[in-house]
Amino acid sequence: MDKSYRPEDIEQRIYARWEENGWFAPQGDGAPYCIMIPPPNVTGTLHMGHAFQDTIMDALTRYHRMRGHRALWQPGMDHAGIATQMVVERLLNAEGKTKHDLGREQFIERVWQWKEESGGQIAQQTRRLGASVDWSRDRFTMDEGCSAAVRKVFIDLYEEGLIYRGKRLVNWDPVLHTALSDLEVLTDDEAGHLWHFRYPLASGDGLLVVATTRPETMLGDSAVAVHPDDERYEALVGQDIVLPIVGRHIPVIADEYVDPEFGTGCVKITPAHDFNDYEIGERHGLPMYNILTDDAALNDEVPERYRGLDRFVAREKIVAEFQELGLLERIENYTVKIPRGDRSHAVVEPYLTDQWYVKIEPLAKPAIEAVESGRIRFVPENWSKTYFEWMYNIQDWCISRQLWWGHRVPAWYDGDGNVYVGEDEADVRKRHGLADSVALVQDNDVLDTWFSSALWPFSTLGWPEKTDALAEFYPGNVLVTGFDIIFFWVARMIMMGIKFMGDVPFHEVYIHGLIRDQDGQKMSKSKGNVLDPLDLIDGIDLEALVAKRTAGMMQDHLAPKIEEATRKHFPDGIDAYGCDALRMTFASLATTGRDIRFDVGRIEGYKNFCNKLWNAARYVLMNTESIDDGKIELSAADRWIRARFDRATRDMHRHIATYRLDLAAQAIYEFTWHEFCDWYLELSKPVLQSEASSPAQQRGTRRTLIDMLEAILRLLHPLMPFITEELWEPVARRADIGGDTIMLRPYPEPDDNAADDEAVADIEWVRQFILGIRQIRGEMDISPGKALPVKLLHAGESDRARAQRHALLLQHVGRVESIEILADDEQPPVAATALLGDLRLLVPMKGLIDVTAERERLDKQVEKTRAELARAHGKLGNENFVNNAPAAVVTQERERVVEFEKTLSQLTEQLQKLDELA
RNA sequence: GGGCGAUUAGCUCAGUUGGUAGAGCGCCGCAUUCACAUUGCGGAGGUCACUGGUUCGAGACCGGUAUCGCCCACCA
Repeated sequence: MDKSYRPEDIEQRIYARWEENGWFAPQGDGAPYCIMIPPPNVTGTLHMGHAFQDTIMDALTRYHRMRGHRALWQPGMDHAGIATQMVVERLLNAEGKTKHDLGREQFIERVWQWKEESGGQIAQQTRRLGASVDWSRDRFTMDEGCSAAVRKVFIDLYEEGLIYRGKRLVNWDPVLHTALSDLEVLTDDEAGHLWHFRYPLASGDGLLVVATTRPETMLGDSAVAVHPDDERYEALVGQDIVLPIVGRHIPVIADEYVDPEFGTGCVKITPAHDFNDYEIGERHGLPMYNILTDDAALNDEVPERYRGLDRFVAREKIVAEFQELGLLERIENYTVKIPRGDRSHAVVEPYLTDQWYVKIEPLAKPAIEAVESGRIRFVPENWSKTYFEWMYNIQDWCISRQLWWGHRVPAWYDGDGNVYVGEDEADVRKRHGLADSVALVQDNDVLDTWFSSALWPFSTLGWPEKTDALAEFYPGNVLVTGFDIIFFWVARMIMMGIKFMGDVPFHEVYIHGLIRDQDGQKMSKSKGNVLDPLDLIDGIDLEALVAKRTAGMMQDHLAPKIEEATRKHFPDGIDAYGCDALRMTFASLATTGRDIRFDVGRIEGYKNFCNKLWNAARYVLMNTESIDDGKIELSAADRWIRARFDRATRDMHRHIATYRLDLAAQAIYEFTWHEFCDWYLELSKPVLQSEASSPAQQRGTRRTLIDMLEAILRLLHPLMPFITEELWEPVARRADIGGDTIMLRPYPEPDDNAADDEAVADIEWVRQFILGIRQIRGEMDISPGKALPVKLLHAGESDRARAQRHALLLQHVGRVESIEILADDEQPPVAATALLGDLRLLVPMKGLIDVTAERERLDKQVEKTRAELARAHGKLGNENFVNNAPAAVVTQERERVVEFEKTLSQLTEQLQKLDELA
């Protein structure tokens, strides 16, 4: 074995072996356990969030697989309609072409090509993360099966009246030329203006002042509204306004929607370009003037001089014209909520179009009930509030998109505009008895990506076929995802699952936090603060990192800033930490919080942990070469570490069951390093090296070393799959354990016989003894190598027995030269002191000890003890405490007082000794 | 406007049903023939944001304040 842990030598080789052997597929005949991967966007690359999420899912999957479950982690990717189409369009643009040059069919062909390339890259990245997904079941939301599921769901919902087509206002993205769902529109505060316009009354008797943030929409006004109870305008309701520039006569109407307190209390109504105005228009039967084109330029509905102008150009022109007409009252600076498309970032316009909708309320009701009843549980529980809040106020879902890449709406139109829904044209003709002579044209729209994602928990398992996989793995056990897609995805899966499978798609939803950079900023390409998980695994030098972060920027001017920040944060680039260290880091970050700051400093500690484990294994293997089947005698230390291991095992089960991988990582780290390595391995050395220990004792220790290490590897495997596999092979051989791979060995289970109070108490005493000596050594600056004579004062019977029984350990691990037991009435020498209960450990000073330093040290302890004592006295002096606190707490407090007093008197006595000397 | 979350050591974070405030990193000191310097040993470092309350007892429970963050929402 190499002296150092080198992840690059082992990880890919091991993964290939796992995969070739088909070990990721469900094994054995245990109960099923299933997790569906949230399918990553096929044209993206895996980012830190994916790696974090994959770590969690893989840990859960491996854990359950080792516990004998038929574990399925279902892999796959999402076609990500808009995002993918944008990427490919950009590639085309770089070639100087547009998608229209290719035409729909060829363009889609082109996207498929790109999908193959990009998707393969993601699959490779997934492998590098150690993900034990069942590749044999890999799926894609646009593959034949998923597409069949989409068509079936669409047709069924349509026939049930839950999908309908309607002309109404939608969020229109004028850059992408498509409708968006409410969720795809992000509203932000932006600095803007509020323009106050004068609208003259047709009677010639004055005017009304209206305010708007979008002046150009006045061209589509069809009324001015006031509040019905607003006395100022009571007389005007029913009169007409002459709409400036347009010349149209429009009525003054009364509607409760108007807030009389805001502005002038008069609102211009543009039903075709504002969601509120649309509703008012419906209520009052107002005409709707659509004044925009698909590009958000003005159409032929407006006066000629405005036709064809971009909306923002028109805005300036309108304002100028009002100014000229003397109808501009004033301009106010104003913070405006600007709706933008989440992909294009273009300002979205409310726009009147024909779209397909899902009538959502009938689907939402049982989905709400599923969470209320506990059939689905959010972890942390708090997220159910977010879910409910959205579900209670849910709006119909616009599912059609005017794109080319995606599931084409399975609807056909005849020449008269009648719509027919079916599997394909032939199916439509059959269903509706349409002769071949009737020309049919398929709807041009595709479906929202999330429509197919919503079916993921069952479409991947073969639905609508009745497959064995479906019977076995639906519903899944847990969904692991981020809170950012609770609405987009989680809620919709629940609705569709209940609707089409008659059952929830999973029983638990584990919501993890979002990975941010070291400053808490969201990682994004434009900020240049993205970390590639593979760079943390393989390492990357500074120049390459800078180049990577500044390449392909949409906004070139940001590059220098990004370069500077990168050079500051990573002056030496990024070291290669290996996958296991990265995974341990992710696990340790998996707290209940919503934001996770990824600080590269943290991963280094876990690489060291890997190295520690590696070297512990070297030590164990070196010392178990001669293991045989002879008689075995277990020492207190052997029994102690076995008991401690059981404790760690129980912790792991508990923490994994509650999705606290941070606590699980901490527990196993603490045990492996600070109990197994720091103490047990050290305690094993004297036994193996001393002539005094019997062959049976040595066998007991060798046996324990190899047994414990083998078990620790299994305990660690779900979090650190590679190093544990690499080490397990020689360890298992040495331990004479069969099996081809650690990933299919049983996970350690709690052992009711493992508790061993006697051994634990003994070793605890040994540890305290040694810690006491070390403290004297450390604070006196005595070399750790120097063996010290120790005298024991006030040694009780058990102290004497333990000192004798564990003399070997104290000598070697504590570097104690000799132990002498003083009689109680014996005059102790001037010495440095450590206390172990009633027992006083004395290290005679004779040239070793600095008197001043020792006095300072003891003073510090006295001070601490006094403070504790005072606090305890205070409590016990309080009648209320004594009367009301549980008896056990009071007793404990009394015991502490006794303890402190004893300690104090011993310390005082020792200090007097020092004074005498001075 | 409504909802949610955060505030604990220099930094990043734990803190289980209220009962002696913890870890990692960083910092200071000692140590290198020993599985591991990717190490070992010792140490320093906290008014638990503030404020009232409940309680014998509050980092934890309740009310309020401040600061920061997120989500939802139709005030032109």
